[in-house]
Amino acid sequence: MGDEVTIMDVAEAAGVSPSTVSRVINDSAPVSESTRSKVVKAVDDLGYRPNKFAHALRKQTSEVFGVIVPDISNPFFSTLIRGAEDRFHENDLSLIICDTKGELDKEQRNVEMLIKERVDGAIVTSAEGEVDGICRLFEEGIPVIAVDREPTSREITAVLTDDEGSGVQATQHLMEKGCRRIGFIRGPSGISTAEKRFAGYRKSLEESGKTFKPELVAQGDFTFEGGKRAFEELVRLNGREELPDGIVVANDMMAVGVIRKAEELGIEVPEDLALVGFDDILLSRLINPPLTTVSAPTYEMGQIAVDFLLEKVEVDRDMANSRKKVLKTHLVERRSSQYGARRNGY
Amino acid sequence: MGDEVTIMDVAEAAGVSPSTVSRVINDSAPVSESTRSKVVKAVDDLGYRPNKFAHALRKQTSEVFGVIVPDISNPFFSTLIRGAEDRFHENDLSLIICDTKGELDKEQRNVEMLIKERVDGAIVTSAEGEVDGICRLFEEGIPVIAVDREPTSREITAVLTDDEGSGVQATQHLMEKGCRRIGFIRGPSGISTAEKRFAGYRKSLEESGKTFKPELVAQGDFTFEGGKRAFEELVRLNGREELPDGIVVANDMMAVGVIRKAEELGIEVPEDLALVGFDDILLSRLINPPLTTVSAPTYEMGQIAVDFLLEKVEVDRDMANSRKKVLKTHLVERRSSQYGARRNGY
DNA sequence: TTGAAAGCGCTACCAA
DNA sequence: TTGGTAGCGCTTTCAA
Repeated sequence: MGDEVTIMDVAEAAGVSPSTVSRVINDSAPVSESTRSKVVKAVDDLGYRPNKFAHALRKQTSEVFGVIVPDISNPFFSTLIRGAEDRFHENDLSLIICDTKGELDKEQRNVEMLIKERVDGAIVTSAEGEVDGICRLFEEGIPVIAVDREPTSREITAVLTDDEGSGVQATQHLMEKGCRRIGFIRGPSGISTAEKRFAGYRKSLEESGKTFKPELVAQGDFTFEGGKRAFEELVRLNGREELPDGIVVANDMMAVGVIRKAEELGIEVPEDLALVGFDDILLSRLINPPLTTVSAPTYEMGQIAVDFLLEKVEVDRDMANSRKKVLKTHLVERRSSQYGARRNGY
Repeated sequence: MGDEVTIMDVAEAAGVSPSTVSRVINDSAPVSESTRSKVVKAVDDLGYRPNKFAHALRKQTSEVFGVIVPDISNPFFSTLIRGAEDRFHENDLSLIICDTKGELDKEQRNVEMLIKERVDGAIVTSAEGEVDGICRLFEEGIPVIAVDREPTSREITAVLTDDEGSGVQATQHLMEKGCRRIGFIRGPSGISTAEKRFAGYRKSLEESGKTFKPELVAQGDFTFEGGKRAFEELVRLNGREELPDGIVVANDMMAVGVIRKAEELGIEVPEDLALVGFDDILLSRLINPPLTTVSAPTYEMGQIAVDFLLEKVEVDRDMANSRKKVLKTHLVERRSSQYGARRNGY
């Protein structure tokens, strides 16, 4: 245990100097084939494994990266993480995953931890529209990429989905299904994805010459319960008679809440009320009726974020040169949006 | 950026030696109050932050821990992770989370990565009943705790839930609800949780003098699709007339599959078929009908695993001294088990 | 109670 | 193409 095999031992066994062993291991300088094989043999024989700490101290680089998300148990983020994790591992890099639970002070603490660990870079989905965490990372000179949510107050490289386009897609889909009175349930304010999906809704309305009606809009918070409450609000605002016949809900989780609440109230989905969500989480396929939703390439987002980050780390560390990638989304049509269809007819 | 404040700089600014600064920072030896305050002031003034790499190299300890789970997007494991993460952070420790996707070779690679990172300890939920990964960690002298699933081939400290007891609870509950022909859908073989829940089912049958009928048992794999298939199998084995009137399903995910498949086949849950699952994932509350399930203190499990691990690391590193903690579960009664109840009657 | 100095294991510079 | 060696920043023994 305590008797670790060092580069010195290998050097001795191979009859060369530690520098040569280092060169072989890291392939950092030309070494003659004969010495190389001697070294390789010694490494194998002794079961040598480089000491990560010494390496890190010398190179001032940890080869560890951080990923910060608001909620690891949210399928959207766990898929994102999987994409990132796979890509990091392909590059033989490790990652530390942090869950902020959507709390700003937790995000702050996580950021400090990543700084303490001296991560070589980080991928962040801010808890709020705030960017304090990202700024701290900046200050420490740690490359950062924003993913999914776009920080407002600072120019930064980001990987996003086309949320406004998604909002348009969702709204148009309901129109095509014959809905005339289309409502919207919003996500938390200050979060770019939520705002942009709403903007897409308004844009779509405008394009088809409809007037925007504030009473068709309710505020939600991206949670199941929030979806239920927002729908109740819509019922309160419009009465049972004047209810919207279709609702674009800013994420799937809330849409599931709407389905449940509608059920409680005896309003049939999709016969009386058509629904579209965003994210395409697993649940959306399993719920009854299955939820029509706008799907983003979440796994790929994670991968691309890593690619951007590594480029920033290895090629151009200047954080001032930011770039932006906006990924296209697509609509997954399921039963919740078959407005007017009688159950057996579908 | 490059100009890092070192312990030397602090020493100079405070007019003391580096050793004294170290003693103050780590509280590792008595220092007079006057020097201490000088040092503290210098640390603040210069914004000194200890270099993690140097510390690690010197102490041969990373203060980073690893957690390996089969599926980070499975709510059960993400909750477990949250429990562990919170506890680690309380102790100012970092953690690296690894997702094996249930694949053995991925588990192997993750283990190698943790070894490379020189984690101070690890918490593992094996992908299979296998323990290769755990053994590798053993070999490297890294303390390991098993959580949720019990490795069979090796004695090791483990934090588990009372799966056999849970199986008994679930089965008895269905009996109390009036079910006479109770079936079981099994989880993947070789996984201790799956096996023990099944054992509980058999035990419960036995205790109430019922005979075990193999045709009431189908094999599943813990997935949604697997649940659907297993239920079809049960239908095939028994025919529509002789179907079980209640099924204990080895986890919630599969139980949701059963609900969906039953719906497709026009079999009403819980009117014609009562269902109980295990795990109490979020989905179980959101599905219709809401799923009765045996709930385990998952979050606490994560915390306790950390407590055990830290004890092993700090107090008694001898892995031969293993211990076991089995956590009690409780039944969460929802509509899926209200056998025979007509919908409005409940 | 404090300081001097020897490394922890590795990389990379400078010489050969 | 190779070796010697100085240090990365810290902790810890030993001596004062």
